[in-house]
Amino acid sequence: MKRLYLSDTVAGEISAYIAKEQLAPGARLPSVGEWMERLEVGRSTLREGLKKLQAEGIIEVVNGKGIFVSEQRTFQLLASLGIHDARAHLLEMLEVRQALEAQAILLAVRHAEEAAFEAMAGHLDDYRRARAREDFLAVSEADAAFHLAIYQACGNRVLVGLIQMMHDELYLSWDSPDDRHEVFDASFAHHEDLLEAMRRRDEQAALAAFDNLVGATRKSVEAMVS
Amino acid sequence: MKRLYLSDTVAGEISAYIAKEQLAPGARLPSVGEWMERLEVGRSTLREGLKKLQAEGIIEVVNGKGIFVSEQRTFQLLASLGIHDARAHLLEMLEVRQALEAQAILLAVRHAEEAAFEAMAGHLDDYRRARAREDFLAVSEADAAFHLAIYQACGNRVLVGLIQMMHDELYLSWDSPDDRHEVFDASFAHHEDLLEAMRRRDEQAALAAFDNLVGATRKSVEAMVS
DNA sequence: AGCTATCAGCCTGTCTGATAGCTAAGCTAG
DNA sequence: CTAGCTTAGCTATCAGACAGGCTGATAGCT
Repeated sequence: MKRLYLSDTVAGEISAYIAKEQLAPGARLPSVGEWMERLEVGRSTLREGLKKLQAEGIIEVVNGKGIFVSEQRTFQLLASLGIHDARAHLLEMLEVRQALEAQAILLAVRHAEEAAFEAMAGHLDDYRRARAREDFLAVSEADAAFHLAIYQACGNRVLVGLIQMMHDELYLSWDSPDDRHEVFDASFAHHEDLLEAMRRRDEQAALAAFDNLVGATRKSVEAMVS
Repeated sequence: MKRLYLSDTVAGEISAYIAKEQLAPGARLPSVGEWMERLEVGRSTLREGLKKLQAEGIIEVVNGKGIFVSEQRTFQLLASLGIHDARAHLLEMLEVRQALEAQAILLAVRHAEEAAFEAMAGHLDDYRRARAREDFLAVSEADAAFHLAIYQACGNRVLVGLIQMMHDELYLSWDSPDDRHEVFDASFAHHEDLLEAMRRRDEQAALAAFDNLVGATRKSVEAMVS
């Protein structure tokens, strides 16, 4: 379940403002007082949001002067883009995910224990059951859990961290096309193929199955945002 | 002139507490009230410190329950580890980079303009000249510029952002084994092969060349940290 | 004129008391 | 024994207040 804290919303709002106004590094943002009025939040809440953005390297808050867009160009790109330019963004994320997950699958095929595959099978069972009772939120969760299990099985913590980061950023539409049941069913078959190939330690088959999965996902993403 | 804000001190203090007590992920920290007494700060200040640690992925603050050490040590945490556990970390980074760069090469072969390849060739010339005058800092920079050019040519901004982030984190040893000239020369040949294959729009050859490059880098990394 | 000291206005940093909402555990009535 | 209520402890948020940094303008001195 996704708990929404106001301070996080504030951070997102300010981040979106930077993106929308296309503020250059060093540019000055409205003051704390103005943000309080604009967003109708208390001072503490607003400052917590600012602190989060500060920790992420997006802004700098200087005593006596004001709030400024940070000079350094770190991961801010992804974070500040937000929903802006969603189409290109989603497809780019998908390309990156494709690369990372293919690597994860390869590593998992080589190194994972049998127990890891059983965990994945469990998630697929959840997937099937949720699909049967048409609980699409649960389907989405089971799907995410299945993929996460792959990453964890590959034994690369950096990879897991990156994927979780991306997943948190673009929570929606991981590879769930919302209300198109037929795509769900095709997607599920690909999941089964993937798991079976991994269990057989068949690298080529696993990658092929994943390719099918990504292809289906790409189509649904393209359909969704076009 | 480094201004020290109380909230940052708070974050450092709590972070140090976690380290000193060797708290495992999921462990519970003292409550906000206790920290206020212990550190003699106000609630807002304390919460700003907590928000910073939260943004860094070190802790999680849950409404109604308390403050906990984060389960997922995300990317920042690995970075903050610094030299600790360098061997596993470097190799994991390399695996991730391998996945991302292979994807970038594929996309570049498909979409890049000829001008992009000329830019890469220019960087390789810099590489060669720097190598000739034994300026290894310049060699490293030219090498980084070459790879960055590949990412930019692929047209995926998310991918570029990720790579830059990783590069900034682990600036050292991108694929430059410092003082082993013979590895440099082998590595340079692989770079040339890669560029030529990309120019021919030959996906297979490009990936094969990159595979050789990564193999050489892996060896030098393993040698470096063993 | 040129330099300096002072001040006002805006800004962020921090503190405090109050209120609301969430969670877990204990208790009670059926 | 269990469903539902109660309560204690905790975090989330708010509104107001005060302290202190920054900057430009102004008044005063040389």
